[in-house]
Amino acid sequence: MRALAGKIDEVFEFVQKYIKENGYAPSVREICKGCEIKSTATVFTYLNELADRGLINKANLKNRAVSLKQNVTTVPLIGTVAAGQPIFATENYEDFYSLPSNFFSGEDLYMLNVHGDSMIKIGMYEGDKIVVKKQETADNGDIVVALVDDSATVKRFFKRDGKVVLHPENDEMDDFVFDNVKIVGKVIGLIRNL
Amino acid sequence: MRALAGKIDEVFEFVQKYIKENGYAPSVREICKGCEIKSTATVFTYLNELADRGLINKANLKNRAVSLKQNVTTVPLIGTVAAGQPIFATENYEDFYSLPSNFFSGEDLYMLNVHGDSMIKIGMYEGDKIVVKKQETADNGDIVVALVDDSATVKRFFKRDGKVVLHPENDEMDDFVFDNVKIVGKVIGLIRNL
DNA sequence: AAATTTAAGGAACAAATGTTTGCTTTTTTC
DNA sequence: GAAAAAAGCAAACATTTGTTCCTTAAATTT
Repeated sequence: MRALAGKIDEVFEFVQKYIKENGYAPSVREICKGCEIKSTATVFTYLNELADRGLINKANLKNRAVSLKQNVTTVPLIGTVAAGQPIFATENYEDFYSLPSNFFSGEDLYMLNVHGDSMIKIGMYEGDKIVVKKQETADNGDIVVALVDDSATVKRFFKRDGKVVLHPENDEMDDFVFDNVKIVGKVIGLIRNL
Repeated sequence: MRALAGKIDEVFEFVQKYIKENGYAPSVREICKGCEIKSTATVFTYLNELADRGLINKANLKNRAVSLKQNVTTVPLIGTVAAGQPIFATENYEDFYSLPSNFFSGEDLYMLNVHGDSMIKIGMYEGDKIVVKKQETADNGDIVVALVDDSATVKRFFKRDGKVVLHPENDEMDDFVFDNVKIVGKVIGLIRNL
């Protein structure tokens, strides 16, 4: 029997290609045909092994229940926040974007539109969208989203002399100093389209 | 019979949620349970209608062969280009990213790492990744990727007096003027993670 | 070269699942 | 309010499909 070492890899690639093309997984018998394997039992074994290796997900006793490891995370864009409403209310979800998870990882991400030019020195421009990780604390130097007067503002965060300093990255603007400020996230990325 | 107008929408949402959570589509009977519908025939009808409306894809006679309309495009990141090699050789593909297609649409996209600070005035920083649409021509003012000395460079494009001007967005740098330059793409977006 | 292990195949089984048909209930129309 | 249309249900049917068991062939070991 030809232990063509790459046979199982061929199955893996076939599954990937099939799912990409069709949006759903191939059946065991379709894999047989696609990879010229004679027995469904063989493919069945391969699929379980691929699942063991962590290359695919597979549910038992369900048809076509094979899926690839997710490489996207779906993230809501939070639009204009209605006054007095909690910022994360689903009513504020303006749209959803599927971001590459090999780029933006972690739980509880959201996106915001950039308004104004207060962070222009680090390349955040009006119309850009920023990717934010939901958290209520921050370290010195982090770019954070803070809630000031019921609206979300993006600044660099410092804690100094017991006060919170929100520092715009714009030489023409001054620091904002507060006794206390509600942090709602840390900026971890930026997306722009031209 | 309660023609709860939203019933079919409920099915649609259930399918979306199920696929997102499991990576594969629900069976007709699972939809029955999830949406409290008594008959598989009802769900069957709904699914066909959703497919007719173009909201889902559905294959006949195949199990769990329902899929959502794609909202991501897979884009290769082109890494360091080997000398003398065509830039788009698959050997240069360093990684793949799934970008949201409601953001970056079109055929033949690729990504590049940003090197240097020649475009710093428009917020392109070292380490950023740019999204590029493959094309060999450009309009005045476009940000383009051009091939100079076998390596890809990003500049603003102008055609002036029959010459091609590649303009860095950096006050400390001068324009590059060429008789002819090979354009390999137009920059349509940017992604950064901090 | 025989014995053992490993990989693949064949065939049948049982479960899961899409689909059809006819009936019932609700809604709409006249 | 009766008739017609639409929507939903129930049950059965027919595939599709995952899974198992056992056999066969190849590779490896002894």
